[in-house]
Amino acid sequence: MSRPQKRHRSHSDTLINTRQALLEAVLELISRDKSFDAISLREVTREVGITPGAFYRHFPDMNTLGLELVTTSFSTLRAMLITVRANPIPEELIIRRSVETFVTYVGAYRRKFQFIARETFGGVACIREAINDEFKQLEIELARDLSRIVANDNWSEDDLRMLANLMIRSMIQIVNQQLMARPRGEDDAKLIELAEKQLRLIALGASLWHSSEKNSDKSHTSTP
Amino acid sequence: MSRPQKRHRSHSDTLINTRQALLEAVLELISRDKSFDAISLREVTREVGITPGAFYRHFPDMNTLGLELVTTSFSTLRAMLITVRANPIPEELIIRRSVETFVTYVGAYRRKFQFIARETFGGVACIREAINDEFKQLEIELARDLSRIVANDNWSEDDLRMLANLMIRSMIQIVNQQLMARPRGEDDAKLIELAEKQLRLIALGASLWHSSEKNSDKSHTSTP
DNA sequence: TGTACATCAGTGAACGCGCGTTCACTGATGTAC
DNA sequence: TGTACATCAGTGAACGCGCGTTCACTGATGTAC
Repeated sequence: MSRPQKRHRSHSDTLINTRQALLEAVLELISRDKSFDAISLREVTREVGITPGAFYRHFPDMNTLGLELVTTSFSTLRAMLITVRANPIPEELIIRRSVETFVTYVGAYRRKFQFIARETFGGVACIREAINDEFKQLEIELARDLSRIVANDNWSEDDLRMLANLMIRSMIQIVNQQLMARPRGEDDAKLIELAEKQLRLIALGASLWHSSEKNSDKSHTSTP
Repeated sequence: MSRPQKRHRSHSDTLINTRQALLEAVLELISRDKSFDAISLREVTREVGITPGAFYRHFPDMNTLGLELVTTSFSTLRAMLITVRANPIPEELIIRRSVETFVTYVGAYRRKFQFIARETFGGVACIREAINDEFKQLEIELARDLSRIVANDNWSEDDLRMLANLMIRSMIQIVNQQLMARPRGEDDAKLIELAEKQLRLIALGASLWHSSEKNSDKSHTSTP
């Protein structure tokens, strides 16, 4: 994008560029209403402008390419979460700024988020499992961060994992709802307000959780 | 299943049974790791044991069949929600019973829930949109129910829709996490506990929402 | 600077296969008399 | 009860097409001397 394209290409340049183009082509086809499952190797090479056989110079098969897309898509998602958490802003604005960050990132990297959304429960087992593992990893990282924030409160490790799971899944939920809406539609504002309120409600629950709920009806034996 | 199969079949019997078998066959293929997108008409008829051409006696194309699966799958989901809300049980146990109902239904109708999970963000636009519409409908219904329950509190209609959205999406989130885990795995118990805690945290937030959060930082104009 | 050789991304033809759709047909069942 | 006819789910062959994978090849680039 930002480099001049006129000069002759070396072997390694061609390798890198075509590889990248193949990955991009799959994201493009995903965004044109296809599951990864239903995208053919020939479609991908056609999109890039090479012959089908040339595909094998870069990937042994489509699933390997898909797994690499999982990695790069989650890099973007991680970058988003880092942006959300890094800014030292007044507590009152954390939620609003977070939702704004979600919306910005989804706008900028729509196709990667679409790929994750579609393949989280998609038909290719190895990709589905890779995505699931990445989410698990994010939860662990977030739980670690949260434990620093609430260090002096009496949160158990299990409850921190529970909260991290709820926060990540809610965020994904919000991102997915934005993906389903018309791109850049006029109901963007409504969706932002909805997301803000939901996160605020969860935060409200969390702020009272440790003291009021932790030990209530813990024993399962009392039910008749 | 429950009727004897030995007697001769009338035209209409054959129609109904084969039709049903075609719908079942697609659910079966979905549960064997395929997206709807990637299931061929021939695979479906092979599964049922008829020739490809016979498919057209029952459906004009695969998408029409898929849309009917959306309808029947959501009938099951609605039945689940009715079960959750119908039982007049002590408030303290509502959440536990709800999660138990989720687990029971997912166990009994696993393939229908798998179909919904996979195609909610799947590659077939008309099916994705039909599922999205059904979810919207469920939210409207739940918001109406909630308005009766909190009639004397000061919940706005918007906030009721927001809460209904959060509750439905959280429920789906829980169901989906159960689908991703090993079927009937030993971590079922852990998942149930996780789901219970999350719903309890949301309920805690909701119980305090109307009074404490409703009018705070409502105006967006004050941010610098 | 010029020549000989190695590398390797991409070519293009070929293969056997499963695909969706069509169509004239078959044969079991239901209906009218 | 027996016969003639209508209905229609399912058959089986055929069609052109796009698929994944293979393989000997080409030709531009980089390297050694």
